[in-house]
Amino acid sequence: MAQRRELMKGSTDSLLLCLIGQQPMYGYQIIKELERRSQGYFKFKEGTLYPALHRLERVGLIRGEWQTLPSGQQRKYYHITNKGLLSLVEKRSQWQDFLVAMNLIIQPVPE
Amino acid sequence: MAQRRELMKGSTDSLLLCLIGQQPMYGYQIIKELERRSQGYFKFKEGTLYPALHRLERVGLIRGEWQTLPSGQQRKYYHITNKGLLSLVEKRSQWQDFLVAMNLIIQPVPE
DNA sequence: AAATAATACCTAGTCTATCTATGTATAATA
DNA sequence: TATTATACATAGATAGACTAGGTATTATTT
Repeated sequence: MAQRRELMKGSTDSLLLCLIGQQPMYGYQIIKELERRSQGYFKFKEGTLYPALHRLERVGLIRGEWQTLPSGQQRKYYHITNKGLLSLVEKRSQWQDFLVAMNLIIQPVPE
Repeated sequence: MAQRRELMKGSTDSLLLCLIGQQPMYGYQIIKELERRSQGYFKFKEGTLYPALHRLERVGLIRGEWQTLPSGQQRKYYHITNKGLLSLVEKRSQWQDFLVAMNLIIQPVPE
């Protein structure tokens, strides 16, 4: 059933935009940071993250830029775009609406 | 992107178990009741609901029983099973965990 | 009386996001 | 030297929500 996997759908984009919206980040860092901030709950797989980043870039919500470290190592830093910032605001709002609706059903308040 | 659609994944089973756990219900009634209780947020499509009910029945979380009204109308009432009740408790807990994790990212508390 | 809407169930096929598994390459550690 | 961690990528499998279609009865509207 893998409920965790399913619950993630629809929240992934919000999570990524949220992080990248605070500061430019690269893929591997995002995986680690999501796990750290969620106290171990979110453990994104690479097969989930990278396609998601490409998808967000394709629709113009983020923009990737390769950077070369002094060591020669390559990293692709993603920045949020203006369109991405607007989308983030909307997604936060959508998340709130969903949360409220869920709680009306899952934790019904006695009339 | 249809975020609402995606957010639903993983929560659908919990919502259905929650309703059926309170009293036996039939499919059409569940659609209306979910919409009513969520103040219009959840508008389940039949193509979502019926396969979901069949799935839950197949794994033994609910059990369907045809009933004939005095008018001759047929309805299939679903009852929750003991296994379903246990699953509901677990799903509620999983929803809480997910909620907490999401809020740690979406609404970060300043250190 | 006829047409429409609401009730009530069902499913085949489409879409899409996540995951598995795999690949490449470098740096750090055991 | 071998393994782990870092860092990116993708092809194919899986599975759930939706579209669009179907059947049938009852209630309402025209």
